Parts: sequence; C-alpha cells; structure tokens
Amino acid sequence: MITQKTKYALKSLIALGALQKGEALTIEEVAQRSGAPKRFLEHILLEMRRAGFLGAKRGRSGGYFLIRDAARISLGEILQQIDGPIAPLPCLSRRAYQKCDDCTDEETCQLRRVFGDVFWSYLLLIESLTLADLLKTPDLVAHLPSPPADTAAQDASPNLAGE
Amino acid sequence: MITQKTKYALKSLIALGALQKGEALTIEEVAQRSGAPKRFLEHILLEMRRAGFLGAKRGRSGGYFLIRDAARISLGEILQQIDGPIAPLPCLSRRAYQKCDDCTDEETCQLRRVFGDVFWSYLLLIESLTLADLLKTPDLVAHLPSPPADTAAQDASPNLAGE
DNA sequence: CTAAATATCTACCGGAATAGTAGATTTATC
DNA sequence: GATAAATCTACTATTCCGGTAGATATTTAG
Repeated sequence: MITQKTKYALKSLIALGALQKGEALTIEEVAQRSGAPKRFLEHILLEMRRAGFLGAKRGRSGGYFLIRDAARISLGEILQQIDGPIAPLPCLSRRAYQKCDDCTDEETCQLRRVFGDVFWSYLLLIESLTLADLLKTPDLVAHLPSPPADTAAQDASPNLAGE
Repeated sequence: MITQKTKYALKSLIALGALQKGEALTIEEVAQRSGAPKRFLEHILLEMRRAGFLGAKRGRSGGYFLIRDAARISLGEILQQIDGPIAPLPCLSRRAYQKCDDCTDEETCQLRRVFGDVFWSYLLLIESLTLADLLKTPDLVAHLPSPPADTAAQDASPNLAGE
C-alpha cells in the first residue's frame, strides 16, 4: 500500500502540474483540490519544495508552484522523496544500503537474488513513468469495450485471483 | 520493504523445501536454520500451515513439512498470506477491495490508472516466481564477470541512482 | 507604516501495526 | 506415564502513520 501521505503528495502534484506558467496555488487551495487536511499538507508541500519539485512564494499572494518539468519527474523519484527508501530489502537499496543483520553472504543469498530481480523490473517501470503520465486526462475514448487494465487482470490469469 | 515476518517465512520455506520427502523439522530446527526467534516462529509456521503450505505432525518426533509442490507456490501467494493484501491502493485489490474514501470516480482516477499498470506488471512477475526459484542453489557459475543483477542496475540507467 | 495573508519552523499526540514474549493446553511417542 | 512436540490465547514494547497546534518569518495591499 502506498501511504496516505504519498497519495496527498501525488494529488497535489497533479493539481500544481495542471497550472499555467506563472500561476501558483496557496496551501489552502491545494488542500481543497487534493482533499488533504491543510495542516498536514503543509508538511508535505514543504517536503516537496525541499526535494526540488516545488517552488514557493511567501507572503500575501504567495503560493506553491511546480518548478520542474512534469515529464522529468519520475514516479519513482516522488515515491522515494515522500516515503523514503523503497527497496524490498535494505541490502538492495543503494541510497540507504544496509547489510541484513542475519545475512552471512550477500552473494549467495536467495532472497536477495530473487527480490533483486523483482525490484529491478519494478524500478524500471516506476522510473519510466512520470508526473506527465499522471497529468494525462483520462482520455475521451476511455470507455470503449477494448481491454482496460483491470478486466484484463481478471481474464488473463485466473490464479491471480488473490489481489 | 518486506517485513521481518515475511523474511522469516521465506527462509523457513526454503529450509523446509530442501528436505527429502518424509522428513520434517521441529520449530526449534527451523528457528536455527532461519534465524527467527523460536516463539515468534511458532506463529509464522502455524499461519503457513493454515494457509495450506505446510503440514504438521504433533507430539514426540513431530515437526513441520512442506505439503505443496515448491514449483506451485508462487512468491505472490506467500507474500499475500503473510502480509495481507499487497495492492498499492485499496481500490486495486480484489480480495480486499475498498473504495478510496475520497475518490469520486474510479474510472477516471489517474492514481488508480497509473498504479494499476504498475501493480499489474508487478503481480505478473511475483506470480511467476515460485518457491522453487528460491530453492535454486546460488549456482556454481555465479561468480563469472557476466552482468549480475546489481551491477547491471548501476550501469543501465544512471538516474536510478536513488535506490 | 501597519495589518493581513501567506509560507515556515518546532513540537507534540493518539491509534495502529510490527516484532516479539509468555503461559497454559493438547497430542503423540517412547 | 513421562517427555517432546505443536497449538491456543493473551500480553507487551517500540516504531510508524496521520495528523494537530502554536509560534514565527516574509511579503503585499492599503
């Protein structure tokens, strides 16, 4: 599960990404559009400003605005900035690498090997998706009978029934 | 991050999967081989028995043993049984579906769309990996100069540097 | 110059989840 | 019948998540 905080962050980025150049939104306005509690959102927007996604202007008529190209902000980068390290095992994170306390030999650890593969393809995907993808409006032809993601999920693989 | 509990569960399954037909291990023995605290492991093994992965024999000379073919137990199934629903959003889980409280329209929700894609390919991968893959011994040619998973990760994509 | 509107800083807090521990009980074997 | 094993139920300490609150700094409108 992604955290509520991340949800708010993404919704805020979507709201801010939809603005014209030069426009800005106050925390209050972002709160309305994202559904986040204002005082909680303060922390989140501040964090994203420090992460370099957003700029802020203080004082009257101030607000937040996107300062990086939406197509250059990857989903992976956002998730990392908000939730911290995303590797399935500490020994697979480069930014926050940590030896697993019990692990005797990383080179032969089966868990590391298998989760390394999983993580690698996961990373590849979330690094290739960007805020620009999140900004794409659910397009006009969205309701055609052609295979949308979730029905495809049900049909293609019966034993995925769990999730 | 996968939980410590899941780590113990996987290590236990690896230990039990390496046994010959007819053999069993006591909790104590599994604890030694997996590194898990014995009293904690009790819960975990019990859960996996109830999940249908393991069988147990009580009384003197009892123990736990694998009752399903390792090649038929997917990584995804294990993760789900131990940690519960694994979907990134409640509205993407079928077993534990829940409408996101704030979401007005699932069909046009950008978060749902994007994370649906991510989740779908993640599922595909972890459902195709099995306990049998975890049991493969780190093979004899493991230390060749050919691209292992982690160095590949560094080279192929510079801006994955974060994790 | 002053008031108001804004972002920013620091601290705290309740509930849930994680990672265990502990005691008592049942079941099978020697 | 003693012993060794799984099983059941309950409790606990710590950390993380999702906030709330108060005070401060900065800018603009009047």
